[in-house]
Amino acid sequence: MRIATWNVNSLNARLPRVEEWVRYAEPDVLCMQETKVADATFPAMAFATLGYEAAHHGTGRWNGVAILSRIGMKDVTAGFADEGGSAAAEGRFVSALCGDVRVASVYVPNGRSVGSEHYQAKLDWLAELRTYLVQHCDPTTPLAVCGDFNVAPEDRDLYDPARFVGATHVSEPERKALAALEEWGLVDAFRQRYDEPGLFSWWDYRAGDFHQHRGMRIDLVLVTPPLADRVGFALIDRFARKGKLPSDHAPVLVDFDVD
DNA sequence: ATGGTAGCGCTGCTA
Repeated sequence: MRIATWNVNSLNARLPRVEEWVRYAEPDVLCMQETKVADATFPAMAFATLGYEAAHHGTGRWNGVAILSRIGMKDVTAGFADEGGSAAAEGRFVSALCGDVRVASVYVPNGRSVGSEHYQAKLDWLAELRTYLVQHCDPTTPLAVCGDFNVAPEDRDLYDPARFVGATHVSEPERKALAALEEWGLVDAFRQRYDEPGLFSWWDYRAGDFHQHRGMRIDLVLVTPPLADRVGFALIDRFARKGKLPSDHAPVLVDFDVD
């Protein structure tokens, strides 16, 4: 079973690239973030043509999360708690049962700068996600929480840790909020396969950061032990970050040796 | 070098 996650940075701008990638990567399940479309304008037919059912949760313009599945889709849930309470914060969580695996697509608030109200909202959101897991999920059953966490778990996930001192995405409270999810029962599937530094999933569009290898690994596939014990092939597809009109994120995919 | 680019949408915000 191949599960992938990709912050596409607008489906309106990215649909041809996403269709192209789905055709050659052939994920069984693809979680997307920052679709930047409303439910009513989500391009469901384009994905149906490729053989995928879809669930989307978003209001347009900002945020928006989706799940595509070609192995069935049941029991879709959209949103949790109040997602920060404001309309602009909506569209950050959707989940569905795909085959025997509960899959969630999450878009964690960016947080902007350490100490800002947006930063606190990010920490609150991550805490709410943990509460949701405690109340609705079971770490002994197959679960994959995939998405743009806007947190680099460790310094090896940064191109130059010295340049991130005091910065958002790496602060201790953010990393502890992520670690609290793992403490509940989630494992970073990509790190089951690779230990080395320098493997990034996001690069700033500006200043040639991608071509200078200045990136971070903030897009994660977090799974419960029944899946963590069955990680096969895994990859961050840097090729999808090249060429015309790329997203600023690369897709992350993980194969699990399950039916 | 405290810069730079992209998306949305029309002014400046968000990332």
